[in-house]
Amino acid sequence: MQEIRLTPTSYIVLGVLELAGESTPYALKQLVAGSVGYFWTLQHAQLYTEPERLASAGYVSETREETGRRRRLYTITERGRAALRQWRTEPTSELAELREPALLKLFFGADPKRLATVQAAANRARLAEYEAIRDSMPDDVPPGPRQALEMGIRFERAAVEFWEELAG
Amino acid sequence: MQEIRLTPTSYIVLGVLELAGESTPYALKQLVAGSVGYFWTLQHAQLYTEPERLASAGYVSETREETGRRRRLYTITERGRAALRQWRTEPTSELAELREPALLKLFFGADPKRLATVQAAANRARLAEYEAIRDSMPDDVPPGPRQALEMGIRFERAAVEFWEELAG
DNA sequence: CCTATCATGTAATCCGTTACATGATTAT
DNA sequence: ATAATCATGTAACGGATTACATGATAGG
Repeated sequence: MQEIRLTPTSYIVLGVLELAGESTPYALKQLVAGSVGYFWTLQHAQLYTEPERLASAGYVSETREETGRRRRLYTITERGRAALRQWRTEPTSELAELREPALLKLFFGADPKRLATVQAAANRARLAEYEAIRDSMPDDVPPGPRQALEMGIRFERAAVEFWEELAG
Repeated sequence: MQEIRLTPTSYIVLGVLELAGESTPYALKQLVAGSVGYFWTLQHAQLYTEPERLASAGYVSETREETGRRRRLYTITERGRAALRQWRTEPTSELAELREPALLKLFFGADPKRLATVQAAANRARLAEYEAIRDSMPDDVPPGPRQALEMGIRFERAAVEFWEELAG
């Protein structure tokens, strides 16, 4: 049994596995893309390597399909659930960093108008997407994703406002 | 002469070197911490390794102090300036990701109140810090950093609002 | 003088990205 | 049938983080 460090990626995989039950990496990929992936993207390769990492330390268990392609199937273990609970319980005071490439360029002297036009458009598109998701969200979606989406919307609104002002 | 890929870290180092002129890694560290570091933090080790990387590809030049500690001194080269100009010129449509640990926890079912109380406080503190910086900013600070800070303030306001509402 | 703290650097590890590759399914 | 796309995986590389370590300087 390996010792591994749990990263945000780890918790995403654990969280999705808890919600969805036994899943293949590809299923994880789909699930992430349609939910938490909106504000925290993962490379598809990570959905193959991370479950393996987690399995090596007992946070998930791995089985293979008996027939056909013998794809890998992962399930969260009690150890995994415990880690997830623990992580969920302790609040963090860590703050987001605004790691936006456009903001870096702005900081170092890029032409604000040009930059802002493109960014305003991109952020407007993203905002529209978020609002569409919110407006067609089934009633049984739990509050967590709902609230996270709300934060995304607020952020996009602020961004659109900012860049539009800069674009003049 | 190596071929290297330029990352955001690279542009931060180049950008700071352009502004500050010949600098030691430690000076870079100080400069970054007091400016762009507010929304894009770097590990101090990167301020040692990244200039070296950049030097290996001719974007900066390295000399050593003649006396005493023989510290390394880096200067941006014409090649470095060109790369920076190029990067500044092309707008990007890349969008920020809201990679906030607290938001992940919220998404996966953490207790909103507990989380929100801590986050609201942390974001309020950061907001106050930003506003203090803005209010005491010398007149000769160029528009780039000024505007980036403004975006930071907007974002923090949205965050404070969001978490305060959640905290109830 | 002694001890914190500031300053300076290196090495190892590891996660995340990128690139490569091939098997299955669907559409034309 | 064939091309295109979806699905599934592996390997290599490299940048970022972490840990380690030592030299200078200032404060007590």
